[in-house]
Amino acid sequence: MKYQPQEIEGKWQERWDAAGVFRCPDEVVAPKFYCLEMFPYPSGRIHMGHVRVYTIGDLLARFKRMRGCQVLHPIGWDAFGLPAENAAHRHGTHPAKWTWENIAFMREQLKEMGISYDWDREFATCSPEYYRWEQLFFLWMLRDGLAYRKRATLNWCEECQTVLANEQVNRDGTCFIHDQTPVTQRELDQWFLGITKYAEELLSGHEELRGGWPENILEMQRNWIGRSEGAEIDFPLAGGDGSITVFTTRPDTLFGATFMSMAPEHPLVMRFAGEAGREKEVRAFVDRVAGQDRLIRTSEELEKEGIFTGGYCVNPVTGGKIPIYAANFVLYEYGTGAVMAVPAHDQRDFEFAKKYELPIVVVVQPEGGDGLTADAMACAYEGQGRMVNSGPFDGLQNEDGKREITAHLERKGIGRAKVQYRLRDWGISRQRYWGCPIPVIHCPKCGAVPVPEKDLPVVLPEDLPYTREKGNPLAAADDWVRVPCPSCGGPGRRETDTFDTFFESSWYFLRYIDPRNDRAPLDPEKMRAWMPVDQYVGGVEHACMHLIYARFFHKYLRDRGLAPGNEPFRRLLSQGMVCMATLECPKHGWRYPEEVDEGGNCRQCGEKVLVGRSMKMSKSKRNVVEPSALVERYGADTARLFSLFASPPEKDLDWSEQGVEGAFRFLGRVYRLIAQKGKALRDAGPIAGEQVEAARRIRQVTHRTLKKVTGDIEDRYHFNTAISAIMEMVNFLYLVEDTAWESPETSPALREAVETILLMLSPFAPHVCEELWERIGNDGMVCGKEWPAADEEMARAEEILVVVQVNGKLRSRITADAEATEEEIRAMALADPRVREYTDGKVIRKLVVVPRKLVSIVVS
RNA sequence: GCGAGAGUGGCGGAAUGGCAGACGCGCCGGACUUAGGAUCCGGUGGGCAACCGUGAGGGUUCAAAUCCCUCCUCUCGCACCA
Repeated sequence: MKYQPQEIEGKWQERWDAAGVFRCPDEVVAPKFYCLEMFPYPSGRIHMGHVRVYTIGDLLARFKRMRGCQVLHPIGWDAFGLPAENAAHRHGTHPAKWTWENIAFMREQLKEMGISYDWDREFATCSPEYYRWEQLFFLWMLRDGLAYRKRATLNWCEECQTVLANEQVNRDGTCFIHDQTPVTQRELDQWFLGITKYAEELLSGHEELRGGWPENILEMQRNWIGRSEGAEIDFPLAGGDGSITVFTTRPDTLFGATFMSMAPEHPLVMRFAGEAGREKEVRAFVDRVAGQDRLIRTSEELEKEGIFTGGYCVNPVTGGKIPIYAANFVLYEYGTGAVMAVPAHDQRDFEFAKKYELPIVVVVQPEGGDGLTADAMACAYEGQGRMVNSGPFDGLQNEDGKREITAHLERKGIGRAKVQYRLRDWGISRQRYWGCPIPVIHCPKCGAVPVPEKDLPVVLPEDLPYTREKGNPLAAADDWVRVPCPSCGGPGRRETDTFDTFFESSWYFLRYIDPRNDRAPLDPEKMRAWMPVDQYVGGVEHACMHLIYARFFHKYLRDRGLAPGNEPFRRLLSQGMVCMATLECPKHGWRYPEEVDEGGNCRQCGEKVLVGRSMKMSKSKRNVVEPSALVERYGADTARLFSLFASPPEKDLDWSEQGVEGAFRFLGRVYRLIAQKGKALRDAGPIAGEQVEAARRIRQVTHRTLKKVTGDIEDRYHFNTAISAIMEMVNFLYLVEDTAWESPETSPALREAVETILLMLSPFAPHVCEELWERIGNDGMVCGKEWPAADEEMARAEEILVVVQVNGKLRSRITADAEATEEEIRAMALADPRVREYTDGKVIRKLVVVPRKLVSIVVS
């Protein structure tokens, strides 16, 4: 009667597979439930983070299936990307081979976990059958003006030989893959997607998501989109030709603008310097700032520095001639790359003005006084107030002043209200081989020409000799690169950049609905039937990029009539990280547990190893547990159960070997209890109408537990408390006398109890439940059974416990009939001897009766 | 600095205004046993007790881990965004 998961799990995985129980037909015949976990990058083997996220998703999928839903629960592979190339460089293998081998291995690992996927829908994004469609999307976007080409300064890693997103640059200005390589800036022609056109909708769409998405993710997205309201104002150049436009959120302070600051990268900076004969010193400054690494450049502590460019412009309302500086704190990518400087009301400008002795003019006075003077100020005043030194606008509240001045500028045609976003258009070009080719042909005569739709897909040539050299092998693949221009027929060259891999992950959830369609990317009919995703589960690390890009794609495809609704993911669960204690040797750094002896010393040097705080599992910190080893030792059911039991899904999970033992022990307890009673259970008759007291007590426990477990999973997503309720029920059954299992009076109730446990536990630990279900003589598979309904009548207690407080302190507990009236309970409480000890001879000031719960008596 | 979340036994965590510490781990004791690091049963916040206990202090309430105010600590996100 030993619980041996190794003998159980493979058998049931095969049976599920053979019966196709998790296959989801296209046609929706029951309430649909689309359950999706973020698909994995095939890095080689799954890690504990995968175990956790896929276990959570599977619990919900299995639960919803038993609740009568038709569940779509797919999986696939986010298969393009840099690590494949890096691995190829390191091991001399081809990225495609490496990727497909990893997929094969990880697929087996997921199957060993018993995750209930519809494997028929599986795909990898690196196959042309998938990526051909995103090439088509790109052509549509070109036509719709949503995709465009622009010269841009981008982060470049010499080691990767490619462009990096800002997020791929470490804080210290090094590459996120190569910690030692500094990232430099390069100017390149790049493809962009106009995501900013959807900025407002991406923000307002949060209304629809509120409640279904965690608030912190929405907050992160709000920051990311970074909406701010203000005005654009044109400052004429003092020379008389043209003007410089700035963006400001404080048009009310325009009269106080005493100089202008520009990003050092701004092309006008060197023009002004040239005209003023200041080229040398300005160039020196610009080069120095450009060479500074990101950490320094963007830290708030960095001293404000700048240099006079030699140029002047005119404050459009005061007519004053103001100098134009290049300043290290102005960002070229945001707004117009130039800002009007109002030192009295902006701290950065204030520090700058002090340093370079530029004039400070107060134009907003705090309420109740004219206290502020330029000379006496120690810092800028950024608060609200009344406008001064602002000509016709004097005396206005500055908030009104914002509107008035903006209106004034609009009338004169030299300014306009403007909403600015921090969100930038999405640069999608990567100088990489292992990605989806961008379907464009460059022609010396016609420029960048889209590949005609009929010529799609542009297949990534996988038969290239993949060399260990740096750079993009595509550029050297002459046969592939040289093609005639689709427009003029002359010699053309294929675009050798590939898409950012977020392109693939921006629509994969739609493709799962129609994964084998070879005539179109999606079938709008099926989309209507299956979208949106009812539950999406994934890590917080994708809060901004992936989730915003996916929302953007969905909105674009909606506008083209392909995707229904405004938002692709109705509910989002962002699971916490899997953490484990770290071990650190003072000499050798992070240690694996096996590198430390029993006495807590480093096996290499004998030094005492420090047990550090629990941190996210990572190979670099050597605090990882291998899922395969875990499954081999304890079985998938234990791994799953522990993942769900150790903490609620959205919180971090502290991995604990002993906790895993506990989960395993519990499953063993369930197994032994039910296997030992197998015969008695098989022989038990059906539940009869009349029941003895003992049977009623058993059924009460069953239905109470059922009610709690159902609510915990369905309404609260508190899987850990659902498990603990099942544990309590199992503990209860262990105390039931042997004779009761044999007795015809109680065995039907016990059989119901056992069946209910197996049904409730099956989404958590599906294999052992199937095995026991069969052992007690039931037909069919437990995963296909209906979730039982809790019988309220059965769950109700005849007697209830009421606690009695006197002056707020617990003094007694009384049992009362469940039907007892408030009056009766009050009388019982007052008559209780333990209560009377505290109330006798005192005056009762107040008495509160909470039905079925408590009596609170206040005496003096 | 701004924003969000969190702080409860030796540990993971329960309790969302009504018995603080469910359940699990660990620990202690017992049973079975040649043996037990298997299994089963029992105990386990502190204090001899009155009582005291949910980061600290105040408040609301018959009643506060839970609501309000002030503060501390930690985690995450954003951070010169004009």
